[in-house]
Amino acid sequence: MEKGTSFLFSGITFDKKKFAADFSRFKEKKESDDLVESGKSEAEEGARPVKKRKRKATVADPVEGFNVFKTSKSSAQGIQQNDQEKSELSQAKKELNRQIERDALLRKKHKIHISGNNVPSPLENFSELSSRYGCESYLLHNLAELGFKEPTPIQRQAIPVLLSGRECFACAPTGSGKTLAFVCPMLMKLKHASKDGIRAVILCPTRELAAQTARESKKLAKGKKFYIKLLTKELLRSGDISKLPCDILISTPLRLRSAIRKKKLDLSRVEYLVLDESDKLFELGLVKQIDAVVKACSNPSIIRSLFSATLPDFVEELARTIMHDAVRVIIGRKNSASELIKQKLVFAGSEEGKLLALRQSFAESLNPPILLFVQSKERAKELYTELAFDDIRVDVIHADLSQSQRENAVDDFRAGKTWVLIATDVIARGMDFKGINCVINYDFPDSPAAYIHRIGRSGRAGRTGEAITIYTEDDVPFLRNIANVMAASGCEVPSWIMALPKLKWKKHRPQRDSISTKPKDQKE
DNA sequence: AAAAAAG
Repeated sequence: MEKGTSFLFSGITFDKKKFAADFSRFKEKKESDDLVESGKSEAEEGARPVKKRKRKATVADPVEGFNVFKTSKSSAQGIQQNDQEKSELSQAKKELNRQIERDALLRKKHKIHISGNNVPSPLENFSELSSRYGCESYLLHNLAELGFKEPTPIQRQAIPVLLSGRECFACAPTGSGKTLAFVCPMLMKLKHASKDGIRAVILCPTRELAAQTARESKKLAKGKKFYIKLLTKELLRSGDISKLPCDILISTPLRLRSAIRKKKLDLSRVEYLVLDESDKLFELGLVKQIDAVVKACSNPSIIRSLFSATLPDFVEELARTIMHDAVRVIIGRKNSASELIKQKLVFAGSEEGKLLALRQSFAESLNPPILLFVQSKERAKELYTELAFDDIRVDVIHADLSQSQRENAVDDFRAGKTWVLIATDVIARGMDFKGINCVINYDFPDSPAAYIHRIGRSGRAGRTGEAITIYTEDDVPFLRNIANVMAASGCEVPSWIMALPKLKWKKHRPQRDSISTKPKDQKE
């Protein structure tokens, strides 16, 4: 949390300095205002005097909010001067309220929960992109071509929010189309390629996810000459990349920060910054890197957005301090698993028991592709050597492998060459493998969030999936947390598990015996 | 407490 605070304060310091002039001007203006916010927030508002701040104000009185929060152009009209204007205003109020009702209905239907000032209406369909926002035909064509027929709930709400130039934090289930929800408005807002430098940045926690996001973005931009670049080692080596045309840059945080430090690129013109898997990016160790990137994106009118399937409160709190008048979009229940996944718990007494159970279940029925998660790189290697002798096409991926080995592992799994992919949490988030039939948690996940992301590799884009979580005696204290997630997404959980005492956090993860069929002489 | 993230 201390690291988080540093992020928070550095962001604020930056804002205050940068917008000192605006800040003092704005401060005078709202001397008599009813604001009860801290100085930090004032600094932010100073940066954007046209935008309103208090969320609750709109919730309580949307119509008043509408007028007050309008942009500077219309703020003069907001002042009631004569009767005619008053009646026009009441007409507008009525129409606005009707619209608000329609929006509420659509949101209810798709389990879209929002908070924030003056949130734009959700999309009824993709063609509204052109009627409401003048979307170009290439994009609509690509959407159709790629098989996107109906917008998913997160797309319905997050796309209009971002198109309205609003910042956004979004929480929607795994496999529900978050990437499209931020790439689509990004392409629309950027309009066309330019050589003015980097205009949009997408940060992802792993290289695999960054590569996937780059590929998806390119598919969506097909037919339009956007420069979409993945920040790779090769690209960094290729000399002066600051002059390379780049509309959208996709990177992992550390690599981007090191490029910034070496003055290899300039982020001062970045208009859009997306933090994908934001809760992961806000984790200790990564948050400092994010901080550096956020600071380097010094364009005052930048639009930042956060996306994830899990959004802990502390991340929201942290995010709120750096975001301006952000809209919060939650689909379904916050921090919940996809309801398309059939989740099961399997008890295996010991490490040997696990391996035995796995072999037996593979012998009974093998329904690839299967993704198998273990706790550590070491255990991934062990299990791989153990299974490599079996008659199964098995592969392994973890961060100790070379980049090309990692790429091959992903590609082979995508191509169906690998039946069972053994993995650490390196591919637990965001990775979109088409039609994974089964996710096996060979080792118990670290946290409910890790669980949600791991099993979320299956059950994507409306397909169903299966998730099996193996547990041992050592895992029992943490079983309740996972069982809660299961129960919340409609899976059956034995009552004895639900009766287990609640556990707030783990102090120690279980020390596991090494994976082996051989009699364990190394034990004790 | 591990994994990931630079070279």
